[in-house]
Amino acid sequence: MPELPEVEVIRLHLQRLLKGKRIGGVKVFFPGSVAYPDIESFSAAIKGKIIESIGRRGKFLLFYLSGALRLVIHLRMTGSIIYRTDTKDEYYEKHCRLIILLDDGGGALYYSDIRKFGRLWLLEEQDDSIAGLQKLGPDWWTEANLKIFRSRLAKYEKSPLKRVLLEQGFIAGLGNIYVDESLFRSGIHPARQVASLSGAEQETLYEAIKEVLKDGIENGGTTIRDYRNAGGAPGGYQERIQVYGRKGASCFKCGNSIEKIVFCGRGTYFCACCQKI
DNA sequence: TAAGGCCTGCTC
DNA sequence: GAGCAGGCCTTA
Repeated sequence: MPELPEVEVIRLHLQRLLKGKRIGGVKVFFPGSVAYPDIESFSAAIKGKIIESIGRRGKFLLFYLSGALRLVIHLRMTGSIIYRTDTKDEYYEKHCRLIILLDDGGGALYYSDIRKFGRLWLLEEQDDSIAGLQKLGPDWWTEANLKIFRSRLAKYEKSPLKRVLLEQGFIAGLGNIYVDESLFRSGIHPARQVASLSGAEQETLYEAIKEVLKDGIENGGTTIRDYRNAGGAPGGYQERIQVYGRKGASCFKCGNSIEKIVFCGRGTYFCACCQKI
């Protein structure tokens, strides 16, 4: 499931490949993937636009287009965007929901999404309201710092850490995998109340999150099942995962077995020995 | 605040 | 063949 590191890896890749390319048109196979505007307007408006740059906020991918437009994509659980230099029929696969064709032999972007949770919006560049971007907190990778982290934590004192870290309005970008990994790395239990953290623990947690995200990006993201980068290849961070998905396996730090519980409605992996409540 | 809905494929 | 996986929005 694409979280901040996966989306950032895709962004870096696409930024290199697509900058300056012109969109020739779109083929839509599953209209439900386009959240705004209607398919006809979407198709007509995107045609002929130049891709000027590609940004990211939290888990949202942002294609800045000529004409002061912005294509916003959220991959949710199983979305992927793969760039191919040509458009052979053999590249069409079962879960392909949309193809963005690029002019002048520039290839195409294949948007696939097994579970159809992902969404695309074509918006005016400044419009943050429709896709929900205005509800995002600062981005974990590009905007957050220790001071911001501390001050925003103060607003969530009575909540358990796991819930706060998953909340995109707190600081944006973390999902279930990287939250569990960050909490393990910092030695803090997912159910700990925010108010119970000492100043030193806040700093430890902040540093752990930054390190986990850095590791995730540098290793190409995490492929548990479906994630693929913009070249269609899996990531490598799953080899470095400490707790997520390791129920019953030995903790790499202490040797006790990793536990799995459902907490805040999410599968939650932790080491009861290393992570104190 | 919690539960339901969106979805498909894989696991038990 | 039921249940689970979970990001995020909507509804109760």
